[in-house]
Amino acid sequence: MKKEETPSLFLENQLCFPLYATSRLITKVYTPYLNELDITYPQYLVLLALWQYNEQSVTEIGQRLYLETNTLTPLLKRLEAKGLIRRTRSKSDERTVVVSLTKAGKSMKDKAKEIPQKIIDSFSHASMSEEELITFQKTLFSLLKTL
Amino acid sequence: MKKEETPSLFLENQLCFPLYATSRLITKVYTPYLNELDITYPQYLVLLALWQYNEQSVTEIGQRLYLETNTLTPLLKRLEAKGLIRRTRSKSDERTVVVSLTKAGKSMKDKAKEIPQKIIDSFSHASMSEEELITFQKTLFSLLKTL
DNA sequence: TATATTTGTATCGTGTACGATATAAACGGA
DNA sequence: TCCGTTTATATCGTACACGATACAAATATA
Repeated sequence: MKKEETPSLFLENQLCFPLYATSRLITKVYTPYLNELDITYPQYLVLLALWQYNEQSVTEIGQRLYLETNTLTPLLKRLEAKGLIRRTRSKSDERTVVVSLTKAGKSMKDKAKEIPQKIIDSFSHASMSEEELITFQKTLFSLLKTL
Repeated sequence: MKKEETPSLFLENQLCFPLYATSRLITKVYTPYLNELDITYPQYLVLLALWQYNEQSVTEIGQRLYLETNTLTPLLKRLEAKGLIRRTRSKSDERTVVVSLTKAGKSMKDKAKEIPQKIIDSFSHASMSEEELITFQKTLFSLLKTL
């Protein structure tokens, strides 16, 4: 009696599993650097959006990062509690909350700008060429657009 | 006065951000199919490991999926509550909890094996060739190994 | 064979994710 | 202008992730 096999369900044939695991492991690579700034990984992403595009609404941040407001609201409150951002109701539209950087939030950018190179360096130890990383990044962005 | 720019911190130049977002969005592609089985995405991954390798300890599952026991313990208890798995202390080593599939857990495999093709189909609508997906998957696994 | 160390799970606290729902402000006709 | 609909946030409940810690069983070592 042949043993039943279902290759389509093997872990090494999945797309979901390596994507999920890689995402979590890369987050761990960032963690020590983010700990120095006393922020989390999703908080770092929100700050990236604010450093790049300046003040914007909760929904705009959500559209850039593909996050819902029910995730962002508590996250933004924590960033506000840390003194890195301000949340103010728009005068022209009372429904909208405008998120802007405080002086502390702006100055954190100087410390943060060292991080990307540190991440790339940590990959160079890992037999992963920069070119390979860029191809990979492009595939990710094209996937993102089609999703 | 030139406006200050820091391209290294632009969202479109990050690796972390598209990886993180793609991972979450792909999870959402799976969700409707997993809802039919009344399981979550991480629960599905645990079942994949069990369908492929049969009974194994909590730590073994964690090593395959890159998850810690503090994540797995409550997740496994939920799978046990659904009647899909059993958790039994090993007789030879009382510290070890052996996880095995119940009849219901085994039979769910038949329903689940349709899922991978459904996922691939949903990508074919998205201008993403199967070949492109395979290259992407290979990069993910090589990243996983080096991390 | 006592004792120190390691190993396998589990518990706790904090911070996301996200579906479902709530709520108030803004808007769009009839 | 009144009212139904849409929009922008926020709240709630459930389920991960994960660092720190706890704890008992197993193992190593003096």
